[in-house]
Amino acid sequence: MAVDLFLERGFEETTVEDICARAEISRSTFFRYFPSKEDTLFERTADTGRAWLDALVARPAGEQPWAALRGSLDPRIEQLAAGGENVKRLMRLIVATPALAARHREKNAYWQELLRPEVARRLGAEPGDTADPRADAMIAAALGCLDAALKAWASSDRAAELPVLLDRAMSVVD
Amino acid sequence: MAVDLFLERGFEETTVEDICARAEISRSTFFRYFPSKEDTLFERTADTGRAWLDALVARPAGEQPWAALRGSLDPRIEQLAAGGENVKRLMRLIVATPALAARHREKNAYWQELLRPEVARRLGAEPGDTADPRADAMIAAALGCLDAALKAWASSDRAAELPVLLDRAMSVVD
DNA sequence: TCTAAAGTGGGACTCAGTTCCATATATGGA
DNA sequence: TCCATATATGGAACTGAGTCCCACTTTAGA
Repeated sequence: MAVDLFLERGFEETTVEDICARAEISRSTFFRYFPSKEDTLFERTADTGRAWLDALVARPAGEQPWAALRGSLDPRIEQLAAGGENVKRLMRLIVATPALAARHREKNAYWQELLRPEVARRLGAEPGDTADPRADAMIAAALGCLDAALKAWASSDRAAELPVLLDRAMSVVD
Repeated sequence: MAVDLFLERGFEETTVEDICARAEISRSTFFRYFPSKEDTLFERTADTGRAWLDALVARPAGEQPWAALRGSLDPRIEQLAAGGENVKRLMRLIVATPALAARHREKNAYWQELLRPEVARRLGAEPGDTADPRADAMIAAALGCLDAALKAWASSDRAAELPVLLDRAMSVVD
């Protein structure tokens, strides 16, 4: 819906009123459904985050934390890869649009908070120890690798498959 | 100047007009000097990025890329640590304010672009190969570690010193 | 002292997002 | 079937950030 407009004319060039016109709803109704224009593209953030956390919790207890994170990302990148060219187009739009890139990073920050307790546990950190940067660091690193892999995947015609790119990205730092 | 107002009443609660009133300038003049309200706090982004890049370029040629990045961050964390309590307060404001946190991450994204060529070179990547995610991944990981260390440093009264925290953060992933 | 350029301010404008209130449309019970 | 009560929708006015354009003033250089 709104995505089509964004891809046609660009995100900044599309006003909320344009979206409302196409969807045949009022501005009031729009802002009842979406907290902001950006959020039309980031609806499933919470669900996806929870699914990722579930996947991480399900990893073997003895597995190294970094390997567990890598493993927990398999469902996510499969889901993205299944989206094919549509997901790539969306990715490129996000990368090219400052406001959307910002919202994307905010999503990552949210996921970081969500995963922190489980990663901290796997690292053997004191629960609630705000002075221990390790869990945050490891999740942020993993997210950085994921984003780097996604960007390479989306912005290159002849890029490798997503799992290969993610392995390449994550191996550089381990 | 504007920082004081933000620390007093909060960022969202301070309007550009408030800042103009205190600085005794007009809105026009304000927006001639700062592209946005957020940017009153992120003036030296380009300079700091360039200094970081210089520090990285100055690292020994044979050094491992990850170690070179760690070493190149020494001047930066020294500078931040020298700021002491003022920097911590600012850090906490940024972390607690979504719009400022977003601007902070945007700064990181800018630095990532700035460092990419040099890191790619040190990784032996093909110049301009957008399908190689390694440089982006490594820089994003380093920035994630830096932010985790900064957050731990700023938000805990009895936190260790910044270099120790950064080492702890970066070692978790290497 | 004159002149050009740079700095400053005023004011109108667009658009996102908020708030409050009025109206319509379901839904469930008597 | 009818009524009462949510719940969804729309309208309208408002705030605040950011843009644009034009007028005025200050500064600097010849």
